[in-house]
Order: sequence, then C-alpha cells, then structure tokens
Amino acid sequence: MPEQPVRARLVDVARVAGVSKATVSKVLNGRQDLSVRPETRQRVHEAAESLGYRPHSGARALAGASTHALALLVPALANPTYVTIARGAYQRARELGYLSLLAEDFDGQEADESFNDLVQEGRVDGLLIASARPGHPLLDALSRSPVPHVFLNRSVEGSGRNVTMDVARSSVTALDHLHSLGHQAVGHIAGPPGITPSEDRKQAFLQHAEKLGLAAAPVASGDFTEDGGVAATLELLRATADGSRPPVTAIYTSSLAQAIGAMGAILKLGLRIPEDISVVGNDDLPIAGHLVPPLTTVAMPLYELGTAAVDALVAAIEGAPMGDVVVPTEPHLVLRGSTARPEGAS
Amino acid sequence: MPEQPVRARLVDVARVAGVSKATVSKVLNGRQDLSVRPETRQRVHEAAESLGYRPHSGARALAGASTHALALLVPALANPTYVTIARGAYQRARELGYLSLLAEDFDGQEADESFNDLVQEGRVDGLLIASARPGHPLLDALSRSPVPHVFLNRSVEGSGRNVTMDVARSSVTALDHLHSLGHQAVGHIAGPPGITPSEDRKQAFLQHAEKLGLAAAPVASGDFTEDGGVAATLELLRATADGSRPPVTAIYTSSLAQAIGAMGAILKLGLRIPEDISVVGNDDLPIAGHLVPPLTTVAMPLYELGTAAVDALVAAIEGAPMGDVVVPTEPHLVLRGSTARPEGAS
DNA sequence: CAGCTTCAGTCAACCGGTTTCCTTGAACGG
DNA sequence: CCGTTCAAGGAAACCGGTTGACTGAAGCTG
Repeated sequence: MPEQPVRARLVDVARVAGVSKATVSKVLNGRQDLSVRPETRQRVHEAAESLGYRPHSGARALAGASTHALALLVPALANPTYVTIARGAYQRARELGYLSLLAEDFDGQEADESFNDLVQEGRVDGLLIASARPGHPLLDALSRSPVPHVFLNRSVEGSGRNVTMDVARSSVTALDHLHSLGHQAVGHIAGPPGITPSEDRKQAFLQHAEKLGLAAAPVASGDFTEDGGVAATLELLRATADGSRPPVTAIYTSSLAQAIGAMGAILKLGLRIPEDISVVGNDDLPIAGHLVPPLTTVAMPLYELGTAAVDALVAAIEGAPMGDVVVPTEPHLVLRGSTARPEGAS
Repeated sequence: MPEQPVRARLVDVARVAGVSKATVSKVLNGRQDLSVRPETRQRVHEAAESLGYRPHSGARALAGASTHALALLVPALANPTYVTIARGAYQRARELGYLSLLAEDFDGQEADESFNDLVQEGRVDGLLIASARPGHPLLDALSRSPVPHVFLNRSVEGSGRNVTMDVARSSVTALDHLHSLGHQAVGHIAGPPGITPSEDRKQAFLQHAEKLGLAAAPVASGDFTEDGGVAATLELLRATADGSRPPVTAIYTSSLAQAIGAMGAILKLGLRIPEDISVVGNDDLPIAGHLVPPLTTVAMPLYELGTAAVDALVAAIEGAPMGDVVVPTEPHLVLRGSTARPEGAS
C-alpha cells in the first residue's frame, strides 16, 4: 500500500532541502534577519512545495507566533447582509495570509462562549465584531483580557476602532429620491434603539427631512426582521385603520427584511405599492429584485466593509496604531418598482 | 496596575491545586486510567475554575489529542437553509464539547483552500460537508489524506457516510396536498442536475405523480436561486406566452429562493397566485410567511440535519463505525396562501 | 513480617514549530 | 601572516499541553 498519509513536517522539508529546521522556518516566513544564498532559499521552497508542506497552526501558535486566523462575530447569519460582509472579510483575510472564521453571536448569548472558544483557547489572533451593542458581554470580556479587535457596522463610541459605512448618506439618498418624486410625508422604520448604525440612520433621516421641509417624518422602531417591519409599518400607518388617508406616502426601512415585512403588511392592508405607498429598503441583495413589486433599495458597500475591517484588524495585529475608519464607497440608490410619485402629486 | 492578562496555564492550575501537570490534565479530561482521591479531583476543578483556565487548543492538538473543532462546509451561506443547518450543528457540537466552524465553499472554488487551511494545518478534527457534488475537488483531497468526515444534505453515493433527510417524502407531501386540492397538472422546479437531494426529490416527484395519475408532471431544472426559479418557471409556463391556458396549474420548487423567483415570474406574466397557479416551496423560513401571498412550503428538518451530522461525525472521530443516516423527523406541510383549488375544478 | 497489590499520583519525553544565540569558514585589512 | 569581520546557517531551548512508564506508601496475604 502506498499509504503516505503523514503530513510533511518542518524537519521533513529541512531534510529534503539539506538544511536545518531553523533555516527552513526563517526562509518560509520570509524573515530578513537571516542571510541565505538565493540558491538555498530556492531549494527550501522547492522542498516545501514538493512535499506539500503546511505548517501546523497549533505548533505555530504555541511557539509564540500567530495563528494567522481571525474570527468574525455577526449577530444574525440569517441576515444576508452579514453574509456579504463575511465574504469580503474572508477574501481580504486570505489575501493577507489569514483565515477568517465565522461565528454567529445571537445578541450576546454566544458571545462569551465564542470568546472563550476562539480567543482564550488561542485559536485566533483577533476579532472582527459586528454584533456590538451597549452592555454587550463581549465588551466586558475584551476589557478583561484585551485582544486585537475592531467593531464593524455597529460601532462602539469612543473605542477608536470602528469600521463603518456612511449610513447617514444612505438616509439622505433615500430621502432625496422620495422627495424628488414629490413625497411630503415619509415614515422611517429604524432598528432597535441603541444600535449605532440604526441611530445614525435615524438622526440623518430626521435632519434631512427637516432640511427638505417634509410635512411629516414619523419614525417607528423594530427588529431588523420581517416581523419587525410588519409591526413598525402598522404603527406608521395606524391612522389608516379608520379609513382615512395613510399618514405617510412612503416608507424607508433600515434593513431588507424590514422592507419585505413592510411590503407584506402594506398589501395586506389593501394598499397598493407604489401607488399608495412607496417603499425604499436598505442593502441590495438578489431577492430585492424578485419581490413584487421589485424593491427600490439603497445599496450599501457591504463587501468593502468586510475588507476594510480586515485591513484594519490585521494592521492592528501587526502593531500599527488604530483609528476609526469609514468605508469610502458611498451608498447608492438602486431604482426598482417600489417607488413612484404619490397619487395627487403634480 | 492590576494587569493580569496572562492566560492561566496548566502548570498554574497544578501549582494552585498542589499537584502535578499530569494529574491536572488527566482530571480535567476525565480520564479513568488514573485514580485520584475525590478530594484531589475537587481541588483541581476548583483551581481551574478560579483561574478561569482554558487549555490552549494548539498545545493540545500538538500533543496528539484532538483540537475539539469541526468545520462545516456549505455551498452558499446566502441560502438561509444552510444557516439553519449550521445552527443545529453548532449547538450539538457545543454540547459534545466541540467547536463548529463555518466555511463557505463556492461550489469547489474554495474547497481546496479550506481543506488546506482547516485540515492540513491541523485546525479541525473532522469535516461536515454540505457542498458535495460529483467531481468536487474535495473528494479528491479527502481520498489523498483521509480525515473523518460526513456528507450532509448532498450525499455521495457509496461513501457510507451520508446524513440526509427524507426528501422523497417532501415531494410526496407537496404532491398529495396539490392533488387533494384537485390539481392534475403540476410542474416541478428541480435543482441543478447531479446533486443528490435534487435528483431524489425529482425522482420521487415523478413516481408519485404517476401513482396519483396526474395528467402532466413536467420538470425544469435551475439553480437554487431566485434567478433559477424565474428561468425554470418561464420554461414550465412557456405555452402561456401565446395566450392559451398555462400547461400546469401548480408548481412545486426545490428551494425557497426558487419559489420566490417563481412567484415573481408568475405575477409578472399577469397570472394570479393561487387562483391561476398554486406554488409550494421547500424549506420553511420566516420570510415565507411574509411574501404576498404567503408561501405554502414543505418544512424540512434542517436543524436536526445539523445535529445528526455532528452526532455522526463525532462518533466517527471517536472511532465508531460509520453508516448512512436519515434524519427521522418527517417533512411536513406548512399551509399558507399560495395554494388553492385550481379554477374550474369541481 | 516479607512480599505482592493497589492506590494516588509524578516524571519526563514528545508534539512541530519559532527564536535567540552560536559556530564556522572565508575574505579582508593591516 | 594573523586577527577581524561578515555571510550562511546550525543547535537547542521553549511554547503548553498529553501520555505511558514509573514510584512511594499503604493494605493485604500467608
């Protein structure tokens, strides 16, 4: 049997290349505190290649070097927004020689577990945290045993390690669009209170609504889910129940799922989209184009958020000073069929 | 400064408990090849507890023991189906003392990378593979350096390590429902060819359609995405374009995304759901209830699939013989608004 | 009471890398 | 011609666990 299931180890490479373990290690890690003949370097690389050598991550981590792994903590994997972010993070990490692991953190329930399993057990060098919120257990754990980390999407004020998008701009973009169509009463469905991107989006919405001189700009809060969208929509349209005209002619939501819930609720009330109510969602994902009517959304640079967060984290791991980062790509409107001039507008 | 960021190590626990490293290791790992006084055992546990001791996974792995980590490879994270499976896997793994890592495997592109990063570098003890398909590079890598693994959802024939659900039953359930409503011409949107659960579902559909004596049971294939659903729907309804009656009065899809695409396409053709065409999807997720009309689906035991796969894998890692497993929970119908009696039925 | 078990744990090697400090031979300067 | 320096690479300690072989003391046996 030509069984050869044994992993090649550093010594194997060393033997084949005719040098010592130390030399192989230094060459493969590209350390310049050692001078080697180009010819030797070459031999080492060839030997490693031919043996299919892969350093054992555990041994590496033990020896004081890094694990070359990061972990991304997201609050809800079922939210495809985070999947897009995760993809960006994964790709960029890979380009930088890191492995990005993905973990779901059900709003704190799993945070401590994840922290223990991943950080305390030395599996990762740093954390990408997309699930932060005030009072989150992770913040506590991080202050007790600090580990390189960045907060993305949901920021932590004053941490100096936030990687975010220009969410204020997304509110402006959505409102400008609706305003230009002639809407004067626009409702906003915000996320749960206390979560930064949600608060920022809401503030920007209110400010810009005032600046545009909208007649009404009510806000309702709800979870980022379909159900949250339904509840908030009913709240915004409450006056409708008695048969009078709806108090708003357009709704701008914080998440795609909320928009889906909102659309369902609006149609169930017997109102039409976009004739009676226009809807604008946040985040552009394939499903948006397949809803009926297709959903107009503000596309956020989610993938870039992932890459930028990894850039920042890796820089921090390698000792660079940290600072807040805002992804430069601007949100932009993806026009579909869920928005139109309000009836009765000139 | 009360800085104490140093992780507690095995020796620290040993010192506090007043015993040797070896004893601590054996006690904490619950090995019975060692006899200890209950009192000593107690001291060790208390010491570990008070120091917040967590074994370094790398050191552990190096010393020949396991890493206590698994990896789940899914073909598309954006498909919430896999998120549900992942949750089941994560929870069950945790109960068994393992950590379940999640990796996306874009149909083979990332498989080798993941395999290298996770298996070759010794980060995990085993693999849960949900992304298998014929000719997948992973199958090759696995035969070269075998690692404990199971295939879930998508099986690999003859591997003897498949963990699946009763997908045939889901076709039967869907068809029985439609047949009982009076539908005689039901179309099926299958997944891409060669992927097992898709093939099985299709076979079961055709067989049961024949058994029920349906007048027509056309099948169209498409990706598991919304776009795949649109294309397949247009194919099934092609005859409609000329204004004649649609060739089918109901459509049963392989995935939720396909169903969403199908609904969009049907409505865009000017047909009504469910009056003109009934739609039944597969997999029940929150969004299904928020579509307009709400989607009737066959709920598959996804979470259980995740737990069962972990059970099988961990058993395999611990040396038990493997065999194919079918999750016992049966698919069941979730009745919503997208199905009704066909018009013209008695 | 010597010898044999059993109990309760200890010793030390080992896993596969990384890193610090050395060694060695050759070239070079004076 | 001899001491220095430098390029090129090697030896060995160490990281934090695990594990099988081993040991001292107590208990049992005859």
